Amino acid sequence: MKVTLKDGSSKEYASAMSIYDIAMDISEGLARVAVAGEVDGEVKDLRTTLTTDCTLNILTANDQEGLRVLRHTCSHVLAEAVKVLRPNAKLAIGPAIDEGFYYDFDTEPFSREDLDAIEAEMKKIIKAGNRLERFELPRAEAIKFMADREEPYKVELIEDLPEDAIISFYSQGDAFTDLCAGPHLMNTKGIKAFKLTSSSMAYWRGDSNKARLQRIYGSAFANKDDLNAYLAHLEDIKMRDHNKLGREMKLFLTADVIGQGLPLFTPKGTKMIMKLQRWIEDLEDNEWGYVRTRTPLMAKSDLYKISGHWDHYQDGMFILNEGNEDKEVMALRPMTCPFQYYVYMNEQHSYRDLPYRMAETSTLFRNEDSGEMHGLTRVRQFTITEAHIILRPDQAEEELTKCVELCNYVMKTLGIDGDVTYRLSKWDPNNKTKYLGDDKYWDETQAYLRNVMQKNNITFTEADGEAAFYGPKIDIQAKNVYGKEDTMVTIQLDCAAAEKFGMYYIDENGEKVRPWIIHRTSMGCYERTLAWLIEHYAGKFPTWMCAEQVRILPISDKYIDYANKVAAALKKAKVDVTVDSRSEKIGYKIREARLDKLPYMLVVGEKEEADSTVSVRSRFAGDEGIKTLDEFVAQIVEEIENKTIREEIPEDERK
RNA sequence: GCUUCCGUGGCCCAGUCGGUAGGGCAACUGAUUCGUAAUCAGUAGGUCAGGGGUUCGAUUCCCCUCGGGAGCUCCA
Repeated sequence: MKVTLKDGSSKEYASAMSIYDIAMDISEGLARVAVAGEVDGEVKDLRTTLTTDCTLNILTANDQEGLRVLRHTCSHVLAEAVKVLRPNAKLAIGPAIDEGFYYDFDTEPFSREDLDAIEAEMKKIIKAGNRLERFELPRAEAIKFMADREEPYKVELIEDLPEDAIISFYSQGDAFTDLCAGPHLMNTKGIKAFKLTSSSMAYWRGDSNKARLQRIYGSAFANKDDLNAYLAHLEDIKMRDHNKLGREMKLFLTADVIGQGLPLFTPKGTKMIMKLQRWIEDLEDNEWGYVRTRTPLMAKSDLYKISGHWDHYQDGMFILNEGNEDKEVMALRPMTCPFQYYVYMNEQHSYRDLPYRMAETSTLFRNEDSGEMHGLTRVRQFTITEAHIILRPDQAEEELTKCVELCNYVMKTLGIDGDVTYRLSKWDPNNKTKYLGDDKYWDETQAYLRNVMQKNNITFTEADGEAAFYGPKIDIQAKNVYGKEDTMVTIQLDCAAAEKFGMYYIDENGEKVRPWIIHRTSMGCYERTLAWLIEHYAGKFPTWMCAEQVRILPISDKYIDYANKVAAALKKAKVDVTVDSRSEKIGYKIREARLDKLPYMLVVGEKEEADSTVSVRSRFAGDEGIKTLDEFVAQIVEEIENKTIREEIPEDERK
């Protein structure tokens, strides 16, 4: 038997060998860290015996695949521990996930104390060092096996498999056996570092009509250092969480009596948003050829009946005057589209006038379910940089490309271009009633967007069931600190709306023709964008978007007049500046300014006043020395105008 | 909307086995006039999320509502 290794080398073995023995053979001691083997691309248990020629990749806990095997085994140890402490708990499923593993149980909720007790029990099991043994049963016997053990969820899982299936199990010692295809570590002793991180509720098979289970999350690593680094990472995440940091930094707040998903922005948060808004509006209007509209925040239900929202999206709208026969039923707008269509239809358009690009900084209302709201990323009222582009079909490719370019430019300027991924969001072919249009419409429009992305060399994934009900989307997705993905920017192609609303343009033959429509955002909504900026920068924003860019710190009251003079010079240059005129020591003022994550502090005292200079201290580099006032003004004005993202020198590398 | 945990001054938290609350930071006032991450002293601030119930008495126990976290479901 010839075994080819990943590095291309190969070795002949006279008789059948287990992966474990081969691992021992190739490199003495490797088996101590080997957790599984990848045989011809398929991950196998270490004990698997190889009999024929194959390629073999020994996986260790340092490999991504190997780590999954380790974590998967850890989830089985978790299951055993729970069965020890709660013999009546019923087992559901326990897979490895991206950053760890979980296991679902039908039992009472777990408290943190319960998790600690379970961890202790797991340690005992690991220390006992039970071997994991694989065995197989025919389907009928497998069902009986789990029925005898009173594990209804396992029985259900096996019943879903074909009649002739051979079912695989793993036992770990005598005490515990679980339904599992594997692979696993050979021995529970291989788990060197793990932690149960949280518990929560989950539905059996993710179905809210089915049983409510208790899920325990945990993670496992090759060694304690990796685990500690992961736990430190979790702490760092908490520090960046926009919902915590944004409130701490006094950018926004919520009030119980105002309601869920309705954030209030403070002067500081508002100033940041206004900087983003003024930038994007100027950009669109001046450089990208948009006209701007202002349209109502509500409309009669008739409008939404034409647009299709009344039939497809009624649950998501705030409806007014419902049940009041004396008054007309209205709804707050969940989107701007039809409002701008009427602006377009206000006059006749020639084919020469297209594309007609209408932009609006638009406040929208969406009646999200109460459990969906989160910080600034899922809210009931938000303001979005929206546009609708009315165009001829022959212009679509070029215009879609322009939209992608604008979004790229915006992401890059915000400094978050590295955080995003592209997705082609398609309809759900198995649930067509949710959508307008037929197979042909969706096949064509989806192919169209796919083609545009391919031609622009964009790497993207495709997802079913993520489209708007009226058309497919190019979505630019970003993950929050917890790894949860949300749509940042969306570019949608809609070839159906024009027909419904009776929109047309006059072509070169004088005929009325239906235009196509692109719905697009350039930055997404300000609430969500601010959330991402907070998390991306951990509150240390680039200077241009900071609400307070410079704080002047007079050494004592004697220099307040000079501080005000410096402030006036900066204000004249449109820099957001304040003076800390409190009778505090300079060290105290610096400490506070640093806690406020300010980009620049200017210390002024006797020397500075005498020479018309400022002593510059920045968040980026610490002490930047003495500069003349003119010099500093020129420097910061340039930084703000160019929207420079200055790199921060780590504290310990500063002079 | 579902399950679960949670809600004590602006923030972080302590406390009450039922007898209406305390600390640190912040704020305010005074003194200090200071050279690169915390000067000293004093003052004020809480119907213990809101409502109802049990009780002689509730912030503490029970119920409902509102709000927050986690996880589902959802997401134009």
